[in-house]
Amino acid sequence: MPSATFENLDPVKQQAFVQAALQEFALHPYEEASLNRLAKQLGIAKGSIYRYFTDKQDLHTYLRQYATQKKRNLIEGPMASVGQNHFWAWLEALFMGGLQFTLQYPLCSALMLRYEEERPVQDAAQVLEGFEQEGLTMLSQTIAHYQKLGQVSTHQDPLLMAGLIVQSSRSLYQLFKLKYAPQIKALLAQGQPLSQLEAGLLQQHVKDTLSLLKHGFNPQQP
Amino acid sequence: MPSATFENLDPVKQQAFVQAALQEFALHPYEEASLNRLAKQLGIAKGSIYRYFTDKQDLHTYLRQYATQKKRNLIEGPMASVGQNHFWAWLEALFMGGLQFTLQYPLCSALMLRYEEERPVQDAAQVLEGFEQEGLTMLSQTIAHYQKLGQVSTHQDPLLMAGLIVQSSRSLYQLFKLKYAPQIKALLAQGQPLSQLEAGLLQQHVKDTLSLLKHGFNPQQP
DNA sequence: TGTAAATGTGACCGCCTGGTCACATTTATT
DNA sequence: AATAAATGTGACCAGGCGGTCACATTTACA
Repeated sequence: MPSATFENLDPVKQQAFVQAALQEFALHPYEEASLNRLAKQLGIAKGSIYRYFTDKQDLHTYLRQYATQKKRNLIEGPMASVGQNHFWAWLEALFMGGLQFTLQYPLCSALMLRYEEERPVQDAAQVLEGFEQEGLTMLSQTIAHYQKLGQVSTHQDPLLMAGLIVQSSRSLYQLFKLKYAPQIKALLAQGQPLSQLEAGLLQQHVKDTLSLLKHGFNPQQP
Repeated sequence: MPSATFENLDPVKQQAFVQAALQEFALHPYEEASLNRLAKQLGIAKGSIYRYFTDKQDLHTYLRQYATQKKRNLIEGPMASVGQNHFWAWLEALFMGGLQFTLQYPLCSALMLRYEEERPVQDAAQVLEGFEQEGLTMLSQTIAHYQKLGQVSTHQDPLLMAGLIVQSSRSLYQLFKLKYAPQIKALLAQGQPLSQLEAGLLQQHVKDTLSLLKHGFNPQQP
């Protein structure tokens, strides 16, 4: 949906534009994100933005697709390995891919998370094409698959399980935000990747959470 | 923080005011919630709102406290029974109290959830007085308590467990919203409680989720 | 170099926001 | 009934928003 003018833009300026726009929409809810501020931040006239995109919605949609693509590149490898690995190996690869995404493209990650949270309820019905629900049913089907292989408990609804897994990944994100708020805020504001954070620590959080999902809270009988 | 004028208001009008205000702040993010719209909805002048509360923040704070009080009434019973019950009985009572709260005061519930989500990150440091973190450390301590009793696995950090539990309750809320979106939306818009929803179904969701947390996703050895 | 197309610009528009305040209206007190 | 205190009101303010468009500037082409 970006105009030809935007596509033909000097790559440096284009990248700067995308970064600043991501920042604007990642740091503020959609309605509060301001194109005036964005233009000022970039040192360009507001009219220019409207040469690139038809309106605010259009820009937001573009950024969402941009972010989705970045994420896809990082997790479609693990995703494709369904059936080749054990369920927990597969899920761990998926989570690690998600973690990589958050570290490498924190603004994209924040943008997507925000959108999932604040998307109006009314969409719920027509959201079949939406990423969240799509991912949910996909994950749910995968779980059902592994249930048949005997690798996952069959006592529960796969959809319920999928929901819990998705929420767990958010729980991880929240934990990171809480634990590393100062560093994250500083890096985010500069649009830098979070790679400087201790990746090993975060990976351990992921493993612990998955272990919790796997074995539950009950004391394990030895 | 409401003025004496508001306290002395005709209880009927006062209740109508609180309901409409809850609706405004529950249905829109803080910045988008409009006092103009609220005044119009109530059929009063905007100036009147400023006779009751000093400003928008003040009103929002009052509503949050109002909602918190309602919730406290419903869950402080179960909360107090720590140590008397088994961990899972205690947790189920807590979740059921939360469910009751959501059914009985859906607007209050939505308001609180919204606030927890959109509270700016910078608060994280000074949030000791905040409800979320307070609840999190409290829950974490309770888990540690039950770990010593041998009722909960000691393989994981209590704080991580607490985070997962809190997130699970949100996962439930999301599930309800997704599954019963049309009914909920209709009832919410009228400010009615959601008691008309099939409570048994929802309680089963709660139990299933708790069972998942308890036993994990692994196939259970018989 | 001259012309035309593409790109950049910022003043301007209508609209909405939170907040104010001089004034009308109602209520309580003497 | 007369006075005073409390309460209700809505025009008005400054500021920000998304969006527009006639015009200036740059680029591309002949």
